[in-house]
Amino acid sequence: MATYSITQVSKKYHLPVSTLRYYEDVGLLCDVDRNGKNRIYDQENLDRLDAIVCFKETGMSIAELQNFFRFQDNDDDLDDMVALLAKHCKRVDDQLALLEKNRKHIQRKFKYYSDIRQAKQNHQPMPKWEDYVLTDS
Amino acid sequence: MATYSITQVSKKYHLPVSTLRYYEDVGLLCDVDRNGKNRIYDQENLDRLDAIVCFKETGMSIAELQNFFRFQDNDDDLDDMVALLAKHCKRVDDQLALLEKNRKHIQRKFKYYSDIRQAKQNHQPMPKWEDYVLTDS
DNA sequence: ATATCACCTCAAGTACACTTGAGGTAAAGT
DNA sequence: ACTTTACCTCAAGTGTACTTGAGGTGATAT
Repeated sequence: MATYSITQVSKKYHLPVSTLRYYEDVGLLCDVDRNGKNRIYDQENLDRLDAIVCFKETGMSIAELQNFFRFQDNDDDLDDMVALLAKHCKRVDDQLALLEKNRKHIQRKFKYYSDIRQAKQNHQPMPKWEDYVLTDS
Repeated sequence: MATYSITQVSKKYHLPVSTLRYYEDVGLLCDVDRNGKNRIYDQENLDRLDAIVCFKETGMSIAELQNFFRFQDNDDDLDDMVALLAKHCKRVDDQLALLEKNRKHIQRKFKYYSDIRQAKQNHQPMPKWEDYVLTDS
């Protein structure tokens, strides 16, 4: 099975080498094999890294990730695991709703200022903020 | 027109009083009126706070917000303003796409572990990870 | 009268997630 | 032989965004 050096993983995941070592320090990436002192990453490590990246991108903290993997590695904690995942699902849904709401406001502002610039260039009357209704695209 | 004390604004926006003062310190909320030493927030201040909250929730840093308001308060910087907003629009779109992708992965994990728990309780065969295809809901 | 409340300032402290730097090893290229 | 490259450890430092604490003021309740 394919293995990777730390530099290769760093490039594959667009994460600094220092971050990979840091994740190991705090116990997120464990069981990384060694060739002497040098780290060797296998597919299992990368799968774990995938999870770390996904969870981090959705706003999970290091501490919660530590919990998650503790639960994952321990059959007894299945309830805690499901609870944690349910909570995180909800959080992601909330994030999505919020992001979509905010997106509209930002687009509104963007269109407004674009049109101001346009109007200035063409010496036309200035647009009015009130005319910029919140739309879906 | 309606005005608000700092505590009222704090409650209305679910932001600590200290944060409101901090935003003022770093120049995001300026022109806040005073009754003696006490801050009095008017609608204009709240509009600005709305923008701050919206931008912050979409991942804009304090430094970028400072730029944004500098551009807003300065007619010359219209190009910079439009550029900043365009950039931020794109960032929000990227966030949305990423969030939707990650959402699927997290839901997949959630379903998988929920079903494991279910199966354990009912002494049924364990589900297989491969069977949990990525879906849209 | 006094005490409690709601506010104030300003400097220092905190939490989180890394990043940097000093000093070192071990193998490969010239 | 030597130097460049690719790693390593471990402690200390950094950036961001606040938060806390000490010490104080001025109006309202008892």
